[in-house]
Amino acid sequence: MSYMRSPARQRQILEHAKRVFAERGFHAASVADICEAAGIGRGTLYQYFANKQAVLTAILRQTLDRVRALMERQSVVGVPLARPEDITRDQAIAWSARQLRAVLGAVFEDQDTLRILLREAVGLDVDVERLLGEIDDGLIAIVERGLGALREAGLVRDLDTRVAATLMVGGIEKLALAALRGDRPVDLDALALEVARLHGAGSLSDRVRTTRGGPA
Amino acid sequence: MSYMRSPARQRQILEHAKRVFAERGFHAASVADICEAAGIGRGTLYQYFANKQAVLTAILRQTLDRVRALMERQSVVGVPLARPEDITRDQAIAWSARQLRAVLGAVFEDQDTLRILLREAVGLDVDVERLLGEIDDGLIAIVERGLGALREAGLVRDLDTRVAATLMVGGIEKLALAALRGDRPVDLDALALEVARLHGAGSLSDRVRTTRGGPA
Amino acid sequence: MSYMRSPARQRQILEHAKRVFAERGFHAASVADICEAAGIGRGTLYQYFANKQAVLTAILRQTLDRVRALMERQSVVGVPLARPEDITRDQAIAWSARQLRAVLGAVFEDQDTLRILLREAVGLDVDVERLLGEIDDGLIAIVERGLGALREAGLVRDLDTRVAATLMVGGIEKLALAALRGDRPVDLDALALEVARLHGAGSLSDRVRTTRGGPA
Amino acid sequence: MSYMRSPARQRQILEHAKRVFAERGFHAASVADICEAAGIGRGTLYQYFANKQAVLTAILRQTLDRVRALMERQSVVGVPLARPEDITRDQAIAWSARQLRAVLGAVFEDQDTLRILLREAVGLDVDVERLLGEIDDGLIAIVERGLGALREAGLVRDLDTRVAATLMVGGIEKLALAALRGDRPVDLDALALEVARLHGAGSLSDRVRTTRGGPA
DNA sequence: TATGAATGAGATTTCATTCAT
DNA sequence: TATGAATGAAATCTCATTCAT
Repeated sequence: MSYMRSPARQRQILEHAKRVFAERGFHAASVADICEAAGIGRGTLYQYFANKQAVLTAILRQTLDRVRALMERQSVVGVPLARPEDITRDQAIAWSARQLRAVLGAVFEDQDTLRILLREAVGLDVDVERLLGEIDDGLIAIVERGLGALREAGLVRDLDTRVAATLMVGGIEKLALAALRGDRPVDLDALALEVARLHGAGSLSDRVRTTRGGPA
Repeated sequence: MSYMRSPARQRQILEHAKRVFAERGFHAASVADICEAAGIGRGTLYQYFANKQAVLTAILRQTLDRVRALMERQSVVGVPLARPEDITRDQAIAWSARQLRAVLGAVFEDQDTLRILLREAVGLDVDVERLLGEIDDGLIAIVERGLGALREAGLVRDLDTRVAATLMVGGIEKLALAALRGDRPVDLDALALEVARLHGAGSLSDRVRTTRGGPA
Repeated sequence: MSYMRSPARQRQILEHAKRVFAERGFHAASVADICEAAGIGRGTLYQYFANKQAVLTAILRQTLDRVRALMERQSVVGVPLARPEDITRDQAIAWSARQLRAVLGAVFEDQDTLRILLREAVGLDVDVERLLGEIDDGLIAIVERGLGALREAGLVRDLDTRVAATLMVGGIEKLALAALRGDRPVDLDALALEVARLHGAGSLSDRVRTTRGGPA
Repeated sequence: MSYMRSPARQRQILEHAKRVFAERGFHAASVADICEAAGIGRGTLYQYFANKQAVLTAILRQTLDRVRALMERQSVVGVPLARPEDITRDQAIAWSARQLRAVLGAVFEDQDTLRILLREAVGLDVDVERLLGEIDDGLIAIVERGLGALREAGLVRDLDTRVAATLMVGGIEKLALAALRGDRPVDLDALALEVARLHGAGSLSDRVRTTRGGPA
């Protein structure tokens, strides 16, 4: 037996539970697994969490908190101030990538969280789904706000920022998922840059005429 | 109760199971639920499927088959033959959207399949994951091939088609998921067009200089 | 494994559960104990009863049904029709004892039921308490009605029949309980006669004057 | 938290435990409930009692002690000394009621004790049962002794005093229980009088002939 | 072939009790 | 002495799967 202050023990349990959930998935992971991993008795977990799902919920809430915190901070983050004409595509894309990178870092703090968010917590129940939805909403809102700022600065054309942001976040997650499937660690920097470039510049060749009748 | 030739009954069970899985999720749905929905005894299901998971697997395999079939057909689908200079952005985007739409139709045949693929089957176990992975791979491969063809035709610039395709598919799914969360039916046509436009044209304003030193 | 028609199996489980509850008490008896006694798997019990308490409830309801049935039958049972002056105390007491005996037989069908009603089911929870209360009420109502009939016939003096009946039932149960404590089987015939005699004739000596000033 | 001399604290715990047991019942009441009510830590209870049941046992023992004490005192309590012929029924009944009242007061000191004795402690385990049995025996013995004295004085006819006493105590308890079920507070004075009257005078009408052939 | 009664492994959860502080 | 964090035995209950009919 080892005595521990309440908050520390709670954190300890969460840390181990995160790993176990990521490895085995929510259903396959038993409370016994978590407790064994944490080196505590089975009853101890129930002093800190009402039930198994509450543990998962707490993990997700941590992530949601990080997202919310980022939303606060982001509001003060500046946007390139130069006139559009003085900024190159690459510069705009780099700025966008840096922003995306910050978002990704906040959410997918570690590979375990990544796995849980994208795989193990999906389709569980309404409470969990609501949390996942809120996290997604937060993520998308941050990206959307970034796009909005760029649009205001004239760097981004007139488009539905909500849809565009959703598209970016979804794309990122799919790339991350593909990486997880291959059991490769996920390189968030590369991911962010890739996405920023594709979404920024588009995929069409410059040779394609923007409008009927004239060259691009 | 009612006698039915084997393959027909199997299909019947799958149809009902699909609905039940979509409504309740894999874990929450019990074998009893499925059998009741299909109007058969509990033991009967086991005449056609080894176990509960095999039912899900069969559903996913159906989808995978549709994807594979699409890959076959797609190989003969033509690409705009005109020179890039003779094609407008909008035309290219429309063509891309049509292609995406075909892909979406094949996979997300109905809302139930959509729900199962995106939510209820995620994170279950290695077998299921492998299937989901193969479906994703198929989808991405189709989109990628489309991009490749466009690139060959000079309509799309030089880019990592695999990554771009993954990004598109992921984005689409996220949009679909968002719609599912809101319990709205998903409009695949609108989705396809939106994605094609954003990915084709990019989000940057035309005023942003393509390269340092010269106007766009 | 042995297959059995639903109602038969239900009865079988109840029979064994009754014995186990009587022997060990509700809390000390585990579902496993009951199932082992009945020679069935643990899950089987839950096909017939929602939970452990429902088993007890069913046992009590059986008893309540017997009491209710007795109430129906009793309504047609006759009362000695002779004028009070033509009936001896002993005759009235004997009639009363026969009536009590019928009541006791209905409720305390067997020693197990007796034990459960008086000891193992007391103080469990509101549902169970309500049932016990209803059984008690039924018992008392029957005895009360008997007293009422005797009073109408002029054989019993004017008194609060409800209180008197409660007193009789309580007294009987205490005697039965005392017998149970001594692990003696309970002789319901002797009990009934004893109670009828004491309650009928009272305990005071005939030498005590009925009213101040005159001889008894 | 607060330091207290051992016996005082023990009494304090018992007082709160009594209330908690009466309210929730022995099983439903947790050690945590008791400790919270008593305003002490969970471990502290175990400094004074070996385990949860020992707390209940102590409560019952207190009651048993009161019963035993009453038995001592009662031995010197006098019986009406006048000749039977000089005493009216009502006087004898009043004396009997006073005696019963004293007994009831001793045992059912308060509503909590009443509840515990009649409901929450029944059917728990052999130790507790033995105590309940001893309390009952004590109660019955006191009443029995009273009856014996009255019989010696010629006020009560020749009867099995043990059975008669058991009957009275049982009847009283059932009346009390009925009152508890209705959540009415129990009026011990009324109870005692009712029982003394019914048991003293009997329920048969005076018009019923005591013996065949002659008037009562 | 179809059925659904029977099964039991295994999961979650409670709570009286212990013991480090 | 007082505390309350830690414990783990043991209980209930679920449900996918089997198999007698």
